[in-house]
Amino acid sequence: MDSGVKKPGVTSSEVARRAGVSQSAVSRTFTPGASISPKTRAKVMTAAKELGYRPNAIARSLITNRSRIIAVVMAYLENLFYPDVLEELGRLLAKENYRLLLFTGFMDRDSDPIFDQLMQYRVDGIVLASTSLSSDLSEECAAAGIPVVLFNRTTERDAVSSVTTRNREGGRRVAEFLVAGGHKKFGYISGLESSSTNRDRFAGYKEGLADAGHTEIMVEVANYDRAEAEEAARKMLSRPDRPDALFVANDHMAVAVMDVARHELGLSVPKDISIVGYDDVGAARWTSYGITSMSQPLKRMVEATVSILMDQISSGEIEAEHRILNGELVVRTSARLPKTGVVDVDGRRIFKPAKG
Amino acid sequence: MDSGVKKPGVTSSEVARRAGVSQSAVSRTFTPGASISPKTRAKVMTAAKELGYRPNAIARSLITNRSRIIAVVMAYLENLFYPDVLEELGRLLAKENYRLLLFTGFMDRDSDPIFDQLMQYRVDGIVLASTSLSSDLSEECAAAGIPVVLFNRTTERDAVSSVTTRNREGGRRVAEFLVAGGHKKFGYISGLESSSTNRDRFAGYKEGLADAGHTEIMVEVANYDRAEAEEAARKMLSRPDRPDALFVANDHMAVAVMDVARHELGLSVPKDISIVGYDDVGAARWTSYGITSMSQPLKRMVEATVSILMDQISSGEIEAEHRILNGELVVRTSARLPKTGVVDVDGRRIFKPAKG
DNA sequence: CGCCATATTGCATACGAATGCAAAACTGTT
DNA sequence: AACAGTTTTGCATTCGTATGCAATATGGCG
Repeated sequence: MDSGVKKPGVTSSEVARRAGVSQSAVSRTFTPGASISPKTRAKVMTAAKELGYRPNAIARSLITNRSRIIAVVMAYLENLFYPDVLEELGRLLAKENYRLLLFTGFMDRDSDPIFDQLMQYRVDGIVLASTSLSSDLSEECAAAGIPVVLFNRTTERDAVSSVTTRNREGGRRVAEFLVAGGHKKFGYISGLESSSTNRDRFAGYKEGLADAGHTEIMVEVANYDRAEAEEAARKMLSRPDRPDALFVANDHMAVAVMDVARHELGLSVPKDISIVGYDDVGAARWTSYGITSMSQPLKRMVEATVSILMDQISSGEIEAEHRILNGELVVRTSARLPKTGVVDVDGRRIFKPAKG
Repeated sequence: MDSGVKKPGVTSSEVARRAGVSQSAVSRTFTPGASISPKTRAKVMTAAKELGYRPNAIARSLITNRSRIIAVVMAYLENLFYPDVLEELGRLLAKENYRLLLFTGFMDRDSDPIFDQLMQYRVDGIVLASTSLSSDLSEECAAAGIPVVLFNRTTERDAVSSVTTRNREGGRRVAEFLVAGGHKKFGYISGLESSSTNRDRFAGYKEGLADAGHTEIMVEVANYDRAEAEEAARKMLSRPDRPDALFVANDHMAVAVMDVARHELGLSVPKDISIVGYDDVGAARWTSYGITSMSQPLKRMVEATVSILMDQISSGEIEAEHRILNGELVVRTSARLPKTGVVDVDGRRIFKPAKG
């Protein structure tokens, strides 16, 4: 069966010689849909197996001008939302027979090296899932004619595709929920202020509160970072006039905030303060936290991302497409319950305010 | 400066024509250490910038027979240890001018497709950081002449390199700690039984307990999975003769166990039960959990991994190398403290039993 | 200024697979 | 059996870059 040691450098020509056919025949054997008779194919397959041959993807890329590689740029894996995304992306891309080239780590304004790499490897597509990324990069890539999808973020000029959820509506929903819970003083712990996601969530929150007549919001900025979130929580929650309702821009920070509230400041959640997060991810779901959170439909987001990429790659058309999905406010224990509006939907508790 | 739109297909020949030199000159300009005069280099650089040229890594790979790509195989990103590893790996590899091709998701016995991909892309090296991976894959890769490093795991036949920590000693240390804390009944929540890491930790634990005269250990298997860990905890901790000291094979599970113990079973940690984990990672450090845990020196582990790979790649020698690093028992609040042996080392509390 | 040693340069070819094209091998029909 | 129509095959070329080798330019020194 398997011949044990495999020499690394088996080429199609060697297989061809062994099978007594031309190199073209070998190539066609491994090219789906190519014109090849079953008989030759069988001969080639046998020879290939004996030699342990696998087509060289590099050489193939050179001539087809397709690398079958998708680059994924992701800055901050500490927030479990992103590893989850990564795993799902990997799965779907593999299904489409694409590989995933990962770029991670800090890439401040000096994003050019990354751009260089992307270009050098002639990746077929790019997923930018890094909220803290200069928006230049995306435009540069798009300008270079490579399909790009912004994941969980957009830019003003919508020249490049994106997949997001209705962050503005999400923020508003959170506001409605907290207002319905009878809270009086509202706070917000902000993510990166330059990120569209954060801006939208905050805008919606503000609108929702304003609609209910609340115009004052206590704000601290924590840039999606755990340590900064702790600091922000300390600052905001140790004030005598601290809020009794706090919206934190994502669950990753919300968890940190909750730790500080409970264990450093001795506050009871949700008795002394209600906390609502965003993403519905990771620790937020654990019983220790049970964070009430706007969900983002991760799987569908990734699905949309891959589908946009595949469309653009196969069509060659790079027309910006924006998929905007819906989330739900998943109700757990970190926030006081409103009298009405909380319903059970297949085992989960959701906040659905009555319309009008 | 930058010319706006960049055509994707700028080749070295085009640059050469524009600069009035040969294609070789262009190539040499972008090959560090190649023989090229400053004058020509300058001309080439100018032309290259004007055209937005970047060397085609694919074509380069074809001829140099080096892809400058390292494949990383990682099954389970939910355990934050691995995203952390991934991020650090990405950073170090980038520093060495290597790219990271990520393979993720379940890959049971049918690991061949992955192997195929690895071979097809002619990756220069492989990191296997998946505890749940058939050990065949590693040997196959090694047999194919590609440097492989097993991360946080080994195989019996040590034909392939590995980076681990002293899991056996770690398990033993945990035992000593719990014994010193005066516990009487011991439990173990196991990871994947086929993983070397789990076997070693358990073996050390057993030895350490045996040395103190404790030979009975209650065991449940949870395969490093959060849900299974919860189930295991329910089972073990609801028994009337439940242990008062519990070693959980990693922090990812320990956190789950703690949630169940506290919130489902109403146990107080560490009053009713002491819990010790492994990895010193993620939620284990948060105040809500404060899990006492054997640390794994992630950065140094990744460093060692990259260094082994680089050595083997540059030397062409693939001699298996095993780097085994030390961890420490980081003391927090999830386990009863022993009377002696806990010391403060730059801000952290460590358990260091007196020798002899 | 002439000569030799050294530094640069260009030419030609190689890497491994895909593919247009024409030749060759089949197929079925009369 | 001869023919047209259809598959299948092999040839030759191509992708974009690196590199050995020979040719050329440069520099130093007497």
